[in-house]
Formats: sequence, structure tokens, C-alpha cells
Amino acid sequence: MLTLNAIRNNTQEIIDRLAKRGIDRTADIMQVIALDELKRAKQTQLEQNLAKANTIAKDVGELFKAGNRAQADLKKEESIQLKEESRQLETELSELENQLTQKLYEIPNAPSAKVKTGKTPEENEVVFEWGDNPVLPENAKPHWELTSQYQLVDFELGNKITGAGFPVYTGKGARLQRALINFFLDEALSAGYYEIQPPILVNEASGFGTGQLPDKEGQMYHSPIDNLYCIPTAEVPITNMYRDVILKEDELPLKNVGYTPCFRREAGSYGSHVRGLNRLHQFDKVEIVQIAHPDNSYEILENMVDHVKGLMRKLGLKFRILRLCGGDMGFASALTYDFEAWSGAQQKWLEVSSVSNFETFQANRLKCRYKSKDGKNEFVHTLNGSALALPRIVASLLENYQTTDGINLPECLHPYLGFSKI
RNA sequence: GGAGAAAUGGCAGAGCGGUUGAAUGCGGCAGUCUUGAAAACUGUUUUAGUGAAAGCUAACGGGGGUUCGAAUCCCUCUUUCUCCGCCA
Repeated sequence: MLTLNAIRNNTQEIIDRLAKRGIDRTADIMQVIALDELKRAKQTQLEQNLAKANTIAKDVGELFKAGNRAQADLKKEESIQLKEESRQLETELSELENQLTQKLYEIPNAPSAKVKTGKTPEENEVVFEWGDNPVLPENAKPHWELTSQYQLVDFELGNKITGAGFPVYTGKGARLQRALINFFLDEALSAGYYEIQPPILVNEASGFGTGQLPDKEGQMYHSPIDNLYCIPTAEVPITNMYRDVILKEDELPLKNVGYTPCFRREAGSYGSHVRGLNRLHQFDKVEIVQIAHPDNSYEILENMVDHVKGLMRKLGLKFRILRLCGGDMGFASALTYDFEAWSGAQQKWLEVSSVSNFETFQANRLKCRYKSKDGKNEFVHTLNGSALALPRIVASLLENYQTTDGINLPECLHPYLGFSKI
């Protein structure tokens, strides 16, 4: 959520930035400011009351020691009165606090300076493009035909065992998965990331920490018995490692990478764009996460983008980078770059990575801060990106590298695969 | 899953109803001494909210309760340890 400090001190700026999402949030921001003022007034009132009660309690103690029973009893009466009042004030205060956080939860992050105003994906800006169109044989096949022809992915079987969107990878298909994961992890390691293997079920507090809750409640698989959620991305557990943590300034930036399966209910998705590997309920992803100093988080964002570029180049996949417009960005993001790989047979762009700077939006919920040189605690900036998500990479690899007598996989994967051709 | 014990500041560890936000030790920081360092000695050292500041308020695993007053008593949840059971 946005920090109260930013809203209070830079009100107009926040409103203007939010407007880039294509919705006017002035009323919400004003409401936050009003609630905050009410809350602080109420709090002062309560604290004064408590201070009085504390003094009385001390006096009572003194009087008892001195053996002055009658006076002590008188003071007690007074204290009981105050307590009644305090209780009332406390209720009112927590009511105001709830309203305030509720309101803050509803407001998305303020897009940063580079973000263009806009509402739809068509308004995203293409900022980079690389690679040539793959040369494909006549009657090039979409990946869902290739996966069955070469017995790489069995969608029917997954359907039988679990349901739609839970494919079974078999033979070279399974080995390709494993090769990609290891390739991505090793690339991140040599870029200085620290490897993490986190739990893939998280508690409610973690869901709130990175902003999946309450915003995307229905998009996560949930086990009510234990009140745990299946992670939609490794971002959730890895970023939550820093929940309620105060870091040292010179520790920053922290660079972590983790491979996890990811689970998404994708409620409301349907149609041909979910065909094959295009959209799944369970998929594998290697995620890079950085905890950064606010002063250089945007340089770090560029570094992360460069890292992903490097992966795409090594895989030899034609791709482009979009800078998302305000309306197409995720709730928590201040600036997002999407990577799209060209899928030769489907003749369309597939989103394979999303790299974002959340500024202090997550850090505020997480209460993740660093101690600055002058001893003050400041919120960190959090960033993350897919490096990379597997299914659409697999789809593009299969489609773009198909020939009439097999699929020639890119060289960077050969050591990981133990074969070069499917 | 059953039985028992425990949870206090960066760490270790006292306190077990009344100036205890918390003894003591270690660690950290500053200083004295020293050419410098070590040792020794002296001082200092939690966080959040609010306020211009002084100050005030809150926090001893989380939540609730008893009391004029709770780190201290009660309830509850969580976590850790020991023993038993089960089991990758």
C-alpha cells in the first residue's frame, strides 16, 4: 500500500501519478487524509487519558505503601472512570484504523514518471525488439501438436489426474523442463543472485505482505483447514523473507533467485488463448527478487531487464519488451516491463516475463526497512521479475525451432539436456 | 497424534503484581590511556506512534481477560525443546 507519508507530503503528485491508470483517485486520497487526521486526533485523546490513568495507578501504589487506605480507594474510583472512557476511545480508534487501512488497501500503487497514461494493453509502449522471424517449414505446427507428436506433454493425462491446466510432462518434455530450470538458475547465479528454495505454501500474513491478499483472494488455491495458500509466484515467499525486518543500509541490494512451481486459479479465463501451454494452473518459474535502496532501484530494474534480455538472446528467441501503460500494470507495481516471445506457429506474442519495481508499496505492507546513515528507518524498494516462466518459453522453443525432421534446441541448453534434438 | 517444559532487548540471561523499558554479562558505538593496536577503565547502546521540542503513549512470542496497577496471575493460539507413537 501507499505510505501515509507520501500521501500526506506529496498529495498532488500521488493523485497525478495515479491518474495514469486511467481512473481519478482524488476522492480516495482525500478520504485517506481525512481519516488519518481523525485517527491521529483520536489517538492523542486516548494517550492523554492513558497518561492520567498511569499517574493515578502510581499514586495508588504510593498511598498503599504509606498505609493511606482511604485516599487510595478514592483514587481507585477515579481510575475506574478513566478506564471506562479509554475503552470507548480505543474502540473508536481501532474503528478508524480499520477504515484507514481498508481504504489504503483499495488504492493501487502510483505509476512512476516513465509510465504512460492509458487503460488497455494496446496503449503499452514497445521499447525494445530483438531477433529475426524464425524460418519455419511449410505447415508449421503449433506447440500443442508438437507436444503430442513427440510425446513431450500429455494434457489429457493431466486432466485425468488433476484437471485442465495441469499438464504431465513426459520423456524429453520433462527433461526440457529440468534443463530450463537449471539453465535459468545458473544464469542468475553467475549474475550474482543468491539461490533460495522457499516453501510453496504460505500463510495469510505473507499473502498480505506482497499484496496478493486481499486483492486477488480468488486467484490463489487455498487450503482452509490450515489456512494456507499455494503461491502464485516465488515472489511471495521470497519477498516475505524480509517481512518485519530492518536491514543495514550497506546490505542493499539483496539479490535472490528461486525456482518454484506456481499455482494460479485463473478464474474467468477461457477461450483459445488458453490453449496448450499458453495458460496453466500449475507451471514452473524461476524468479529474481531484489530488495533495493530507493536511490538506485530504477537502475536495478534496468539491470534485471538486461538479465532477462540475456536469457532470451541465449535461447535465440525473437522477443520484444513493452513498458506497460498505467492501466495495464499490476495493482502493486510502479513500473513494469513485460517480455514477449514471438511464437512462430501461433503467429503471436506470448508474455514470458514481467519485471517490476514496486517502490515502497510492498515494503510498507511488509514493514521492510533499512536503517539509514543518520539512524532513521526508511522503507526499501522491492523489485522482481520472471527469469523465466517456463511454459510459454517451451511453446516458443518448440514452435520456432521445429523442422521437418525434429526440433533443434538452442546450444545453451545442450549441456543441461544431454541431447540437442527432439 | 499423546505427555511434559519453555518463549524476556543484537546475543546470553535475571526478574515472577507497584518508578522494571527492564538487573548482569557479551557484543556494538564513543572516549581515556597508547606511536598505533590489544588490554584496562569511563560513558553510551530497542522499536513504533505522536509532537517544533520537552514529553507522552504502546510493546517482555500473538490475541483476550483479571486488577487502581501485569514481563509477573488467568484463558487461548502459535512456536521451540524433551519423552512416547507414527512416518517419507
